[in-house]
Amino acid sequence: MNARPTIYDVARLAGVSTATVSRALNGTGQIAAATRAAIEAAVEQLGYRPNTVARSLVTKSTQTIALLLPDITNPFYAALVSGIQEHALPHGYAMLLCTTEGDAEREEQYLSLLRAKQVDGALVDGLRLPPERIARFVEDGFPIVCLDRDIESNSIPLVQVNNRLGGRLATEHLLGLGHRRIAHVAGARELRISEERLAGYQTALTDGFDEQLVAEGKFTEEGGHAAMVGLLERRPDLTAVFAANDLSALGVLSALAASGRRIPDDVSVVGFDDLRLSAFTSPPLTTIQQPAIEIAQRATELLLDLIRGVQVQQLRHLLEPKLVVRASTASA
Amino acid sequence: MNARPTIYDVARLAGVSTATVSRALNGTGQIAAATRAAIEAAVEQLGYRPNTVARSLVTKSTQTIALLLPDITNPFYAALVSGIQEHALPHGYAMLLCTTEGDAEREEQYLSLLRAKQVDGALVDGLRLPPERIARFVEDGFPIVCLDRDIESNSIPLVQVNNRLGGRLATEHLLGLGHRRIAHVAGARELRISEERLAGYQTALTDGFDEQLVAEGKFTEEGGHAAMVGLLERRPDLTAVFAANDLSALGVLSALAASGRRIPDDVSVVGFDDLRLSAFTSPPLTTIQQPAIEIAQRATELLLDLIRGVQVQQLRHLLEPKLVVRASTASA
DNA sequence: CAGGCTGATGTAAGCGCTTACGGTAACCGC
DNA sequence: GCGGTTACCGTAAGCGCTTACATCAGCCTG
Repeated sequence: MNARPTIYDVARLAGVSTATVSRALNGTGQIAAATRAAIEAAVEQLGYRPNTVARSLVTKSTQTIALLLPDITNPFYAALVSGIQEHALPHGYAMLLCTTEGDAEREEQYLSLLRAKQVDGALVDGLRLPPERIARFVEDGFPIVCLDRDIESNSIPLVQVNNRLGGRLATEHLLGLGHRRIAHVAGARELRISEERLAGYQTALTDGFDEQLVAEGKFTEEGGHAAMVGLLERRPDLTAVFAANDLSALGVLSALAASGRRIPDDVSVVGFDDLRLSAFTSPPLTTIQQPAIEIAQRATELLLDLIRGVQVQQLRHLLEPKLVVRASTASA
Repeated sequence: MNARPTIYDVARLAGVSTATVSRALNGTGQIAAATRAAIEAAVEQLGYRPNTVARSLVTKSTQTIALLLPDITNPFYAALVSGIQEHALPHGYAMLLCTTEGDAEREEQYLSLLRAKQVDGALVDGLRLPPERIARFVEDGFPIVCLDRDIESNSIPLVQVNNRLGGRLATEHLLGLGHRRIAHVAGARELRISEERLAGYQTALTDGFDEQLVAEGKFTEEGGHAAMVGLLERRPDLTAVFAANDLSALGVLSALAASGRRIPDDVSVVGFDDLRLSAFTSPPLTTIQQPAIEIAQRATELLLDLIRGVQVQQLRHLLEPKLVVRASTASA
């Protein structure tokens, strides 16, 4: 970083004061056309680019937001990130990515670091940290909006899909096809969204449900695979399974195939998320679609509003999931 | 961000000067035990956290690196990001994520923004920007290391897998199984890695190769699917296909299944990347493994070295790909 | 006991910007 | 021709830190 030109250099070359250069560059205040031209010429000649760190120090805005999530390796999160980025960039915000690996301590360290870095706000997803600790940051003036996480707080906006409804939709689809022994490969137990999807599954099962038919898949391919293997041992007569997300559905499909079962002839499976790749599994996966783009967009807007200091009217934003029927489900 | 305590508040409360507080907090210089205790107490009482922006302004280091890549939605990139994060964090570096959508102009804007933000350095992957423009930033003192991109420059370190060898390995595996009509679903044409993998494929095909047997899959599921459909129309007698990455292999598998062909009985397919999910496709995908973790780690280390100002001895780091045989390939 | 160290701390400049405040010249209306 | 605008621009303070340099007390050495 060898001796970059500063605003002083520009001012000197253009024959004006730094204040004028600053105003010209930021479009604040009135600048005579000739002066502006001289400044622009100087900027051009020197290859000057304002140092945003110095600017941030005085304006107290870094024009960057942070995104905290457990694992970028999950394509659903990746889609979210992509959507957020697309929405934040036009507003001039850059994005700091922080992955927490589901570790509460690391979450808090990150949050603390973000404050120190004067990041303007954070989008957090799937945090393990107790709501009250998150709230502390908010009360301290640090804008946060939660994704995909039930948080009992009247200060933190939340946007997520209606997970319970999604679970119900998936199960009802299976029920409608005549299935009765429907298994559920659940998400990580500690996460609220797992509970919600499970609750939706149970709600749909009006005849009551069988403990033996649910196994924990931890939202991963491996987890889904292992859960399915266990399920097949316990209840070889099952005819359908609802996986808590598409990744674990992938594991379910592979375990089923390995056991020699055919999909959907022998067993139907439905996932949750509607990843882009879920249209390309064999067979293409019936799943519950989460409006990832809309979630990302809504959340980003809320955060930017918070940053601008505008009052957020509605705290909870529950978006609608949608059943997408493909080839992994058929009548019993 | 309501009135956070500054170093002045701490100094006043502890009854020392700001210089002493700064030294105590940064561990520079000698501080009497009693003074240190008083400072720590004051920090604790006020809930003080140093403003890193102010610090950066004077130290000229922001302790953040940037990662520029086309698309976080590709699981291979996501894995890379994850690896980089895991390696950078312990060194105290945060990560700014910038996705470029393969747009050269956006790449340059980002690079320019990163300089303005005083980011300490950047890891760039799959850039479209001409090497000489990238080199400009480097010559200007901005540390950059390239991933996965052939760049003809003697100033920019590069770490990537040996793509040509990977292509050869994949094709030779198919050849060894007795296949002769082997198709290739290539990556995006503009990218050097696509060319390399294609070259590896051609090299292995010592009998010469058939233009009709290669189609562009653009590295995506959709692209792979479409390419496969076209291939099947042109050459319905093909018995194997090498896809330039696992994502497009997914599309290949789905197109093949849709056409009623069985894998690997009728057609064998091998991918490239070895995504985590590739072990869970149906059937599990034979593929060329890229050492993503090692790439990430090596690249991060190089960048951190560059930032520290240590001379980088070796510029090109070519890592070895490895064939992983699973169930999507069988003898002809 | 003079001179020289060493350990601990303070003083103050300065990083590169923004912006409140004030000043000046031109221009307006009556 | 004078008070009041208006358009434009400069002065200088200050954002919250770090750090070169100065200071000073205590201690050692010969």
